[in-house]
Amino acid sequence: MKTRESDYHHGDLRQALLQAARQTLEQNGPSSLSLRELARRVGVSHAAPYRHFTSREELLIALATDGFDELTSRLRAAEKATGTLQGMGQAYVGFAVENPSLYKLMFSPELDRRRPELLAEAAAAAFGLLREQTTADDGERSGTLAAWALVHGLSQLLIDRLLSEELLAADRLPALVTAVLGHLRVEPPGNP
Amino acid sequence: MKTRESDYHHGDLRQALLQAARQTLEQNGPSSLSLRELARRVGVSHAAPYRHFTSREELLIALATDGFDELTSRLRAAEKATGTLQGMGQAYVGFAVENPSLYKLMFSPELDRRRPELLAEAAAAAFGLLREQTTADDGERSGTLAAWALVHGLSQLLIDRLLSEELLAADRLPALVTAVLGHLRVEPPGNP
DNA sequence: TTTCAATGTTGACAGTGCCTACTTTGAGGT
DNA sequence: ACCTCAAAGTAGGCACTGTCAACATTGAAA
Repeated sequence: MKTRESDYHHGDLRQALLQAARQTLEQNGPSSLSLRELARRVGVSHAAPYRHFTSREELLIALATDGFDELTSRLRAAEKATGTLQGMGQAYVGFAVENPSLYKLMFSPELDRRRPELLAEAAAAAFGLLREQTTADDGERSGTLAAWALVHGLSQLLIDRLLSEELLAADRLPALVTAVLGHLRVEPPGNP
Repeated sequence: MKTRESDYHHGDLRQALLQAARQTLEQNGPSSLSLRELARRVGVSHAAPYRHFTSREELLIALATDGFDELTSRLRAAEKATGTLQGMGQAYVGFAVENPSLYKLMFSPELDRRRPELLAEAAAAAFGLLREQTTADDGERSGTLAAWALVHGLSQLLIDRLLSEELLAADRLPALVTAVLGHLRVEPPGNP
């Protein structure tokens, strides 16, 4: 690997900032996530981030978008591996529990207004997968909606620690998700 | 009503601040909710709020606590009026949709750490009602959990506008909630 | 009437987002 | 090999914020 003589130019500041942001996000929560702090952490001046993000909000949006992409790929993998709604639900909740602050950020009210297309698309991709898995043949979509709401709500409850703490253990999650999803009546997308 | 000669003392600054906070919260979102702005709005100096709240966070906590109390009383009313899970679900989602920013605040990650007892208690009261309505006699609680996660998740999806906008109309909500809850299998708390 | 704790005010400090003007650098065209 | 120039980084400043300490005003209790 080549070491650069002068480090005036960082090399890949954008990625370094995102990475540092993700780290401090999960460690200290979203309140302390300031551009200046990130710049300090990466060893760069306080205005440097503005060469890569036009505002703090855009940095957050980039974080959230990456999050949705990651969630999508994990859902896709679970779909390939198990092909069941339970499997995808476990993947969904697993992601949320492993990245609680990021998951919260993805649905943060600070990103509500002007939610840009990138974010919307990434989110739609993730949820579209769930939709395929649950669309019934009665033309109704409420089954999809119910499943979606269920995993989303369960994730939030777990993250917010409104359930008993033990349920957060990774080896307990699959059973929990299966049990909760078991209360759902949806026709599988099979033959009519 | 008596008008006070000098307005050095506000009268009920704490309540006025909370009220103003709630207003700006629903109007401009949570980002612009600053103590100084509130003080300005209420016509008081920038440090006056600190006589009633030791920090900005505590102001937010008070807001959230009030929110949980309100939600609880609405759930209680719905329980008395309808006695059904659907009725309570409609009340729950209705509250969330009518006070989207407040609802988000109630589950905001900024209040995660040190979530004080008051908040936890108020939240527990609200969710305890749901629990009564769904506890099956098999000793299992996953039914309660499923119902809870369902209304919570549905509320979030609606607030975040991840569903088609028309569903947000007040007259559409009851049907939507009923449809979604219809996909839930829970034994009513009746006789064995 | 006097006292005093509760409630407001002023001024200051550090931290933040973001803007403008300046500097350094590496890559591409001649 | 040189020049150029846009991309990427720096320095400084502005307006705003949360929070603290010191001071001012007040209504109500003693």
